[in-house]
Amino acid sequence: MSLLHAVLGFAAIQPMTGYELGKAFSTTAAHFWPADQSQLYRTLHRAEADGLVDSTTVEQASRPDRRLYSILEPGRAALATWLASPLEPDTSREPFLLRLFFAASLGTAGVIALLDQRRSAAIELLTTLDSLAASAPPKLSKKALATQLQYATLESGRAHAHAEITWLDELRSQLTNPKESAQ
Amino acid sequence: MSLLHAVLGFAAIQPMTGYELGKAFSTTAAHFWPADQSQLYRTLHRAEADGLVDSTTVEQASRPDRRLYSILEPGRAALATWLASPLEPDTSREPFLLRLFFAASLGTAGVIALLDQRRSAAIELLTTLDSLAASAPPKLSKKALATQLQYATLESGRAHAHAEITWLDELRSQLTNPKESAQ
DNA sequence: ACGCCATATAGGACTTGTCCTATATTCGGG
DNA sequence: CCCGAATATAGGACAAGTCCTATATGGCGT
Repeated sequence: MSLLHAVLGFAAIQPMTGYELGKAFSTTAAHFWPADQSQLYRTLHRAEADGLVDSTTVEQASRPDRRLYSILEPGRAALATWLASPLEPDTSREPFLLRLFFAASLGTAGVIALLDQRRSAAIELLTTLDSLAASAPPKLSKKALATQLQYATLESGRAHAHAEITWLDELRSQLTNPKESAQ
Repeated sequence: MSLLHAVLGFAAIQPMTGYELGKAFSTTAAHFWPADQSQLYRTLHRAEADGLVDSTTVEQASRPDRRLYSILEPGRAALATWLASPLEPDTSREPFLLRLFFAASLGTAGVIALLDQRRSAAIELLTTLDSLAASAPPKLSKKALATQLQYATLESGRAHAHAEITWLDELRSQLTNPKESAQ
């Protein structure tokens, strides 16, 4: 349901085409909301059918025509309603934890290898987020608050990556010298 | 795809019915892998059709019959393959971050209210995890390593909840006294 | 010269998960 | 005495997302 709201959120900043929307996602929101290209276009079609946005075709020579989507009042209203609605409880899935949960048959050494894999991935994510933050942040909006919030989502990713690494390291040392497990 | 692996993981510890599987999920894995009851049974059917498990019907007087599922060799093999496969990159969705990203139109006060809502939810999650950890942990397995890993998934949840709270508090104070935003 | 990438949109097939309902019985609370 | 919860399994309808392919052209590298 939320891809629609994201689409409305972007369109509320300025009219965009599906292609630009895809770019916007991948450069600013990919780390917390990956958007499939097909799903994006379908969502745009549906939003238009529902009267939340409308589109104008911009003809181009030697390039496929662009469809520029603009948000309509019902779209703005839907966006505002979503922003004001109570937060739904988190039900995210964590494939890594699932794997760890059942990893006992790998033995201690195997589990440690798993933790190390995960640690590398977390480090990689950290550097990705750092470079995203360092590179000229694409200014989606002129509003200072919007820019601040955009940056905050990056900070969130970094905070969680750090927490993940710390947790991994603690677990690893717990498994490496199992003295304290015997309580 | 992974619910299947979770089912195999549980069935590898001991033969279980769909109902018991549901209980096992909700008491030990719900915080990182919610399992819908319907989906569970469907997954069991499919696993049996694929020859990964088999079932025997246990007749009961005055209760619906139970179908006890046992893992077969191909199931164990599939589980082992999954455990040994390379970690796929994380592509989890974070509805809260999406919302925050587009929340500028709420104004500073509105955003702070959003952060406070989120903070309460994180605190609540923490206490839930604490009580889960405190309550006699259902021993799924006799293996010490398995118990340790089961506990570690709870620790992970706590670590991330703490990180979330810290991040929220920092963001909140940044929004409250905006001196350092003017760099 | 050839292939790949960027631009731009779109549909089909499929998987996974969610929500709701159905069925049947027993036990405990108010 | 009635209502709901626990035990136990299952199907239908639907929503959302993933992956692959199609279409069309211009530019860049090798």
